[in-house]
Amino acid sequence: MATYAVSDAQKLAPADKTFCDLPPAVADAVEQSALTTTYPTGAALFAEGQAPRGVFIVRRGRVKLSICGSDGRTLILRLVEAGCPLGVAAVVSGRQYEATAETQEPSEISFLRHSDLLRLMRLHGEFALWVTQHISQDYASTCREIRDLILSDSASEKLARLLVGWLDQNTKSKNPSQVKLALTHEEIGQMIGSSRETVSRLFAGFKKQRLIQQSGSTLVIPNRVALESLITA
Amino acid sequence: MATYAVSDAQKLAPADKTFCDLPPAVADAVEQSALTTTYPTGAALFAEGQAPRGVFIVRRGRVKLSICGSDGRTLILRLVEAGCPLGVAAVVSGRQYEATAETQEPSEISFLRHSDLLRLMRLHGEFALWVTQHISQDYASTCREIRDLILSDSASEKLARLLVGWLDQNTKSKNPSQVKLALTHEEIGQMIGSSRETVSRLFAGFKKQRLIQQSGSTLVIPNRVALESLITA
DNA sequence: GCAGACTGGTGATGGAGATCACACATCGCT
DNA sequence: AGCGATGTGTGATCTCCATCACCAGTCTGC
Repeated sequence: MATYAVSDAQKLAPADKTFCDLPPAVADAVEQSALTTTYPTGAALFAEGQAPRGVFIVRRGRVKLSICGSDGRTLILRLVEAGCPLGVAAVVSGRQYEATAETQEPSEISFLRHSDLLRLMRLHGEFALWVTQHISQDYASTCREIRDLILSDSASEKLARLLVGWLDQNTKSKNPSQVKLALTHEEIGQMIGSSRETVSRLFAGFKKQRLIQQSGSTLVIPNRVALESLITA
Repeated sequence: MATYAVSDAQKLAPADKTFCDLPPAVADAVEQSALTTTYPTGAALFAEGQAPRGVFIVRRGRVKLSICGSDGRTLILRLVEAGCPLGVAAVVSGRQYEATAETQEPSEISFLRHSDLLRLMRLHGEFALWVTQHISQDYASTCREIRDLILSDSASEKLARLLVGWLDQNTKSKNPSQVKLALTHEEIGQMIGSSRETVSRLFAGFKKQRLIQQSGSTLVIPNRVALESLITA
């Protein structure tokens, strides 16, 4: 791992629509300052509380962003897909990383040093805007997260929300009513803020009510509306 | 209310260190596009879900930022003091306002239209940076919020956290161990995600344990350490 | 002064979910 | 096979807090 692979990255990502929708000139500038590396599953990019060294941009793979309570319990903030920068808020505000980032599968990730990020932002207004928009989106998604988690207070509602959210990400896929289950019950619990056992029981309940079917690691949601009705309730 | 009062604002805020620490030239530019208004208590600046018209900058007073669950329950995200912009993330990302903003006391607030914000950001790099840093801080504080709320799961811990947080904001004041209680129990409940009655009971318990004393609307925390010990527990 | 709204105290009750404690699958490994 | 590690299903308890219900201050405007 830790392959110094800028050129590789360029070869690997020809369909990488100009590096996250940036104009080619800007994308090139970013590319030249970035250090692209391949990480194995479970690698820690940064940890909550560390001083920010720079930002990480996911090129391929998936990264788990989580925060950790004093008692050791973990809450998964979100899973970050390719194209998204990580740790921007920390670098820009100069505070410590606000969460922990860990690869969930073998991933290719570009690193951009603190100073390079700020330099590029100053140099290219487009890039600065891109960065700012991403922070804004992170903020918005965190607000939604907080709302869903605090203001539900039934675990089944939270799980239903999570599943519906997964469905929403799948609308483009060939079969939009099924989801590949890449998380353990434990991790799902950490996403909705409840214990592993409750997740188990909830899944059992959902199956009994025909809200979901499971074959292997594939979840099928036959009627989404029924699931959504749990949310308003 | 709704007094068009740019000049008033300038008179009122001479100690307003160049409009939120911005260089005077930039501050002036912002000032000229801003529309400063005085609101009474309880005025709604914007509501969750509305399309963003622009950003609001608190000049004097205090604004309550909250989100609202489907069942009508409310969670107060934070109280925003003078110097802070509101609704920036929504405007920058073009999504709807992610929360509801409501004045908590008579407040003086500048409004900057969507288009003016973006124009000023393009024009003045310093201003763009200021905006971005504020979003970053909002993001960071929201992350802390989420961590404290989800990963505590005892209401007393959450309340202790809230009180300690208040103390931290008070370090500069002449008596750093007391806090002016500007919220009702109901609102405190909405800050820590629990019911009014629980807050009542918790306060009673804290008083019995000599963790806090209350005289009128002033809370005295004789020993902060004892309160903090509730948090780790 | 009084009515009405808002706030704060406190008891009783119920229920959702955390927790503990198992059993049982898979896996991958030697 | 046999072994650990890891993920999963499910029962039995037990605790904390939401909720309902009511009363008592306090502040408002009339």
